[in-house]
Amino acid sequence: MAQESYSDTLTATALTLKDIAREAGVSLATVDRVLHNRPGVRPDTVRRVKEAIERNSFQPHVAAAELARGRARRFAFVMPSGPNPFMQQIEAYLGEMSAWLSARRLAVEMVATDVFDPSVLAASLETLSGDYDGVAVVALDHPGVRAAINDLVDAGTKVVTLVSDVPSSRRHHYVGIDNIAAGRTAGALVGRLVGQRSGKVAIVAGSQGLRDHAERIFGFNQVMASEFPGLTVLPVLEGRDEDERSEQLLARLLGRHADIVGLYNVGAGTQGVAKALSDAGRDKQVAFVGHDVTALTRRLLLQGVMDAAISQNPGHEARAAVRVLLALARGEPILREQEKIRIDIVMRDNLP
Amino acid sequence: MAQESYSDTLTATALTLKDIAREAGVSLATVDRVLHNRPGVRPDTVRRVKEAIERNSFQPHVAAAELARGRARRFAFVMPSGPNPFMQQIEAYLGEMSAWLSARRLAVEMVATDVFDPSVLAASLETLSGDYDGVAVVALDHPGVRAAINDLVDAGTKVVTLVSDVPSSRRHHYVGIDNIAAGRTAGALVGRLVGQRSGKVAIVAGSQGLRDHAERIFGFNQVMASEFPGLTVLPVLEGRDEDERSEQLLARLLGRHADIVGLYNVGAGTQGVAKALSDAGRDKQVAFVGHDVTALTRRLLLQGVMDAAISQNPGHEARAAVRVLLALARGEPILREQEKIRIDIVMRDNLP
DNA sequence: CTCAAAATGAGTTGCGTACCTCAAAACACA
DNA sequence: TGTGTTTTGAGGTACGCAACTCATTTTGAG
Repeated sequence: MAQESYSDTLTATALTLKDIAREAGVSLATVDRVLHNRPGVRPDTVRRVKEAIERNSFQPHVAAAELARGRARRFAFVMPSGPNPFMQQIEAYLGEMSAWLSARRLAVEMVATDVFDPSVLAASLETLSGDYDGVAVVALDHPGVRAAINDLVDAGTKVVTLVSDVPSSRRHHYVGIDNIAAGRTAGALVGRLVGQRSGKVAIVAGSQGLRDHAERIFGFNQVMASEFPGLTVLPVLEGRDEDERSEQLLARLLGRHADIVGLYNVGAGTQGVAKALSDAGRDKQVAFVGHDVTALTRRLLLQGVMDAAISQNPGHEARAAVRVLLALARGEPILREQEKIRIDIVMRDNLP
Repeated sequence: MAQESYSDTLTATALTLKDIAREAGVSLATVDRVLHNRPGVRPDTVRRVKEAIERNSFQPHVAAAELARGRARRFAFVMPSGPNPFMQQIEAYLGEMSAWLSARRLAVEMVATDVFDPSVLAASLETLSGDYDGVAVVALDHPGVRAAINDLVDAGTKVVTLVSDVPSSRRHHYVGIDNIAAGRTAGALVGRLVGQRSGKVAIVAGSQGLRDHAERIFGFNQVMASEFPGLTVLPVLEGRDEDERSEQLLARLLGRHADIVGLYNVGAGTQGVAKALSDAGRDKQVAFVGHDVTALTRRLLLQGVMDAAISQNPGHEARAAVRVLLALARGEPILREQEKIRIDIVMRDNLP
């Protein structure tokens, strides 16, 4: 029976600190000093130890390290205080992890605050200093917030931004999507779903002042301009993520333009947008693309009112934030590929 | 400065086995016996201990448990021996995890074998028995294979099927996508991308004997029949996942039918399919949907030859398989939501 | 060369669990 | 009642590392 199978192992043999000490010709105490950046070691010795670690690609045994350090780790999630379904989902997914968390002696705390007021958010962040090993924050890009983040980082706290980034800060990691690419994806979808037809395309956003919305619109327009010359993009409607306002604005627009063939809803207010479209009896003719999979968008997709939703998986974001904070705290490498949040295109048949 | 923030902790306090022993009014040794299903404990005592564990929602400290058990865990990945790009990607992603693996003292070994020959595959699986704590296998659904899997499970090895499932076996978990849903998604995409036009749709598959291909075709036809009555699906071309054969078959079909507006490539052989389409000068008129993001499909998407790829993230599959095996081996709960493989729709603008 | 400062070695303790041994207690049955 | 069996307790050791103390050696400045 020809088996013809090769086998190939993917891991190094398990060395311990003792082996490294012997390799480097020093004592365990010195290796420990080097490993934890403790003072009192000659630069030359540091080098020798680090070389020995490199040479053997030594990895400290996570379990042993975790057990030895004793105290549990504390992470804080700083989230918007309003009733935001997306944020509630993130919180729910963190709840589902509770067994996973406690088996690792991790404590995750939710801190709700007004993330849209820079000074309040900054103050919230300041109060966390020292108490936590890591902080995940849905941040506004503002100088005060940036400073607060940098202070946390300087105090040794690991910081990841969640959903909305503050690239100018020294945060360790960003867990969220590339919003320009998300907008481009939406544009490509609307354009393709419209098909041969030419006509106008409407955009409903919360506000162009929000970084993520602005970026999405930018990406959307980019694709429209370069690839779908037959489509004209109408000025952005600012619905402030509210259902009523979005509905009114869109209803008026639909009334004025009989040749609207595409619609991009950048933020929330989806209920209102869908209502305006249905009430006008145009939900079947207009290619409608929005964001996020919620109970509402799920229903709209199934009904055929909405054609596609651009989604960032909230469960993935919650877990990625925790994993990244943990890896940072432990000094482990981050699996970039794993922690990257993808832009999901969700249509009726691949609804999760 | 109104802070208005509440805080809410998500983890229980950390109890140890000693606490459980005191709670249950027994010794540490007895708790240990119960926890590991060792014999010699009265049913009544077992109940008391388990109640104490439940009552306090006790979670064994993963790190301590891992450290105490000493020996490392070994997992085997049984994969097709041919030069399959998808499988190579899985292998590559496992390689990227090597630091993560060795920090946890996990050894992952690749076993290449002819997974398309049931007896060879079954024999391969049999040889693994006893040597591994867990096995991930790209399996063929066949009685012999099923039996081999069940034997492994009976021997205490944790088994997950990868990419292709054997639902009739007693494998602990399946890491992969729902192929019927994938086919439905492809159908919806082709239908939507074709737009108003009516005409014919071609399908190129490896073989209808492969379970995943058959399921995809089934889902595809389902959607076509119910939702796109204007489109006629032509008989499936069986390209055996080979470029040349696929090209020839498709070229002939294109020659015979001038009104082909959609194309679904179910498996590999993508190179040939694309060539036939381009050579006929019809790549812009035909809505072309295929599977998997590889160097080739990436290029075709960017060129506009291919319109969308249905993808199952190989990196995610590799990591999910490892995590699931690890959780099973440790007796930890599996984060279903995390390990579920989603059906990704990849178009030019959300290429990962 | 002397002496203090810096660098290093040697050792201890404890983290929470797994796994083991041996003795003692509780029990079942005749 | 005694005997044999089952159940339970008590305790130890080990896992690899963090974090610490204290003694000893090396170094460099004067």
